[in-house]
Parts: sequence; C-alpha cells; structure tokens
Amino acid sequence: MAHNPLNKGKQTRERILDAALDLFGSGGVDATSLDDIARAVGVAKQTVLYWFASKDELAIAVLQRVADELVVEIGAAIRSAPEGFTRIEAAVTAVFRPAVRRPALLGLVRELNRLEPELADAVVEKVRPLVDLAVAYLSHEMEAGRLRKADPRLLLAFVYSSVVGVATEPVTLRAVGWEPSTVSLRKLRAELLSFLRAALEPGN
Amino acid sequence: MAHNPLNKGKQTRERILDAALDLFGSGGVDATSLDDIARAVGVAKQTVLYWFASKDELAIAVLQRVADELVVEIGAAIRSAPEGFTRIEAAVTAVFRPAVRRPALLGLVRELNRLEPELADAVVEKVRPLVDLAVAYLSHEMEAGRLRKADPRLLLAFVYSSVVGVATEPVTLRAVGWEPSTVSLRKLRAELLSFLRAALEPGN
DNA sequence: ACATTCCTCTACCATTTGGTAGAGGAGAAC
DNA sequence: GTTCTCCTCTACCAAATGGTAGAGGAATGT
Repeated sequence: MAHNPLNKGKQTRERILDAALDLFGSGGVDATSLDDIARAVGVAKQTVLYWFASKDELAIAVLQRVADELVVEIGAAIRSAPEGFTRIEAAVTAVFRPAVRRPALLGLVRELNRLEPELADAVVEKVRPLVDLAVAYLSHEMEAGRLRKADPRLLLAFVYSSVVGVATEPVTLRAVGWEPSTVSLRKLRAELLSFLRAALEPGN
Repeated sequence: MAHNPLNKGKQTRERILDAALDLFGSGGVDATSLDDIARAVGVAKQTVLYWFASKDELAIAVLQRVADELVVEIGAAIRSAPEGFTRIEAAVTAVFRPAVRRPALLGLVRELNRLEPELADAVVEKVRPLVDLAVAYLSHEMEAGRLRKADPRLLLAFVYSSVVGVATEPVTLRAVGWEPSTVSLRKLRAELLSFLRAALEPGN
C-alpha cells in the first residue's frame, strides 16, 4: 500500500477524537489530561497537539462531532416516525439509544456547561434546527388537540433533563435504589414513556 | 470580648465551607483550586489546609453540609404539606427554592458523580431516609388510587433530574430558547407542576 | 514570667499540566 | 539523489496544583 498521508492522518485524528470522546464524556474535560488521551490512543502527547492546536480545540471538535451525530440520528428518528405519540416515542428512543450504546456521549453534552459560552454557542446553534422542528411539531399537535397544551420548549427541557440525568448520574440513581443494567434501562425507558404519555394525553 | 479560639476558628471554618460551596458548586470541584477558595475567603491557602486536611476532605465536608441542609429543608416541606397532590407540590417547591436562592447548591449535587464512589456513598446514605419516605408516600397514594400507578423510585429520579437539570444547565436551556430570570423560573416551576399533575392524575 | 494551645502565616516542594522547539523518519515529486 | 511535505517523536519548560515544614502571634492557664 502506497503511502497515503491523508489517510494515515485521518486515522490518527479519528482515533484521537474517539478516545477523547470517551474520556471527556466519562470523566469530564477538566479531569482528562492530554497525556491520558495520548496513552489511550497509543501515541505521544505531542501527536495529539499536532492534530489539535490546543486542548480547547480538541474539546470543541469532539463536541461538534457528537452534536452532529446526535442531531442526525435523532432527526432521522423524528422524521421517520408517523404522527401522534409514536413520534415522541421515536424521539425518546432515539435519545436513549446512544445512552445505552455509549454513555459517554450524553455525559459529554453536560460538559457544554463548563465551556466558555462562546464555544458552547457554536454547538447550541447546531442543535437549534432540531429543537425548532420539535417545537413546531409539538405546538402543532397541541393546537390540534392531540396533545395537552403546555410550553413545548420547557417540555423539551424536561424530557432532555430526565434522559440525560438518568443516563449520566449513577450516584443519584443509586440513591433511589436503582442499579444500571441493560434490562433495567429498558424498563426505565418504558417508564418514562408511559409517564410522558400520561402527561401529554389531552385533558379529559 | 475575650479571645475565644473555638469561636474564631469556627468563623474561619464556616467561611471556608461557605466559599467552597459556591466555588465547587458553580465551577466544579476539579476546576476550583485551594488558592481560589483561600482568595475568596481572604486567608492563605495553608489556613484552608489547617481546617481541612486535604481538598478531598473539604469537598466531603461541603457535600455533607449541603446534603444535611437540603434533607432538612425538603423533609420539612414534605412533612408539613397535607395529603394529595399538594404534598408533591410542596416537595417540588422545596427543591426549587434553593435552586433560585443559591444555584450552586444543586450544582454541587452533580459533583457527587465525580467523586470516588465510597465518598459519594456517605452522602447518599444521608438522603436515603428522605427517599424512602417519599417512596412510601407515593406507593401509598398509588395503592389508594389517588395517583396513577408507576414506579415511585423512577418517578423520583425523573423529577429530580428535571429540576436539577434545568437549574444547572444554562446552556441546554438556551438551546431551547430560555433565558433564566426570577419570573421565568416561576413559570418553569408552574409548568413542571402542571406537567406532573397531568402525569400523575389517576387513569380515567 | 513561662509554657501551652490555637490559629494563621511565609517558604518551599514534587508532581502534573498544557504547550513549545525542533529532530528525524518515510514516502512523493522532481 | 535531493528536496519537500506529512507525521510522530524526544526533550524541555513555565505555570499551577495539592501538600509539607515550621515560624510566630495572641490569648490563656499556672
């Protein structure tokens, strides 16, 4: 195989992003040193700094990537589901999937709040279209009387907080006597959905 | 006033705890150095280390204190409220109060997840009686048909996540187009309560 | 007056951190 | 073969961090 700098570079770069995602997401950006990342990838710290000029830049790159991934995934789920509550079900399931497959993904979202606001804003902008889509849908359904009337934006915030909260706060869940496992996670999702369904049924 | 070492000491100690609470809670334990805390209090770093043998010990002391305070406050609110949904209302309001008065309080709770598990467990133990009380109450109401049947522990987790989430994640809230203010916080609470009420009304 | 206890300080240290400088290997272009 | 670009490395550094050692001030007890 001929030398292919772009390919080779891309591999290293991708592997760095990948490892950084897991480490940043599980331990937090602050608690993760460049050395940690380099060790995980199997390169020298300076190789990391070759690909990303600074730790901040790396953190942003990771966040952008996560945001893109989540937006695409969740967006597709929302768009593909039919009307009615099944659509909400699809959205929640789509948020749960990464939480199960790779808990660090959602943990990383939390890190946004620790970044400088300007940096975080760039990521927020990526998510906005999806938020607007969801808000428009919820408003529409509420208008039509198929969902109980409520502030759709705050509704989103509640659901987001619930999912990300239970996905990223093992200590809290232990406090209410919950042990994480695949099967209990499924139960958690079912419970949240039935909770949401009850809350969103139009008033009787 | 005669020299009173205990008193003097207590003052310094309290002031350190107080400053540490705010700094740990708003910026995170990792991101807060002992120098930061000392500067905020107006003493030398070594004075901090005189009162608390290590940073870990200080963090634990702060967490214990917060846990105690919240448990007392929320416990009183729960116990004082009459039966029915008003009791839940009282509990949510009691959780919102510190969130408004001192956002760092709830931010600090999040830090639990970053501590070593053994340390976090000690705090979790403090909260357990309160959790058990709430679970017992919810179960009882559900049995009696006054609340929709659901897993009371997960219900608690959802509510907790929602409140702490919206209280500690400004970036997320900005993503859904929300700006924090006293008046909008009140609206947030009202919205969450009506959401909860709808979700918990017994099935029709 | 003297020793003691309590409290806060200055001075210092080892480690870790993010980051810089620059060497050198390997293929590609000429 | 020489040169250039791409990539990863070793060596180093300044700053910050948690923590130690120990001096010294101030009130109290004797």
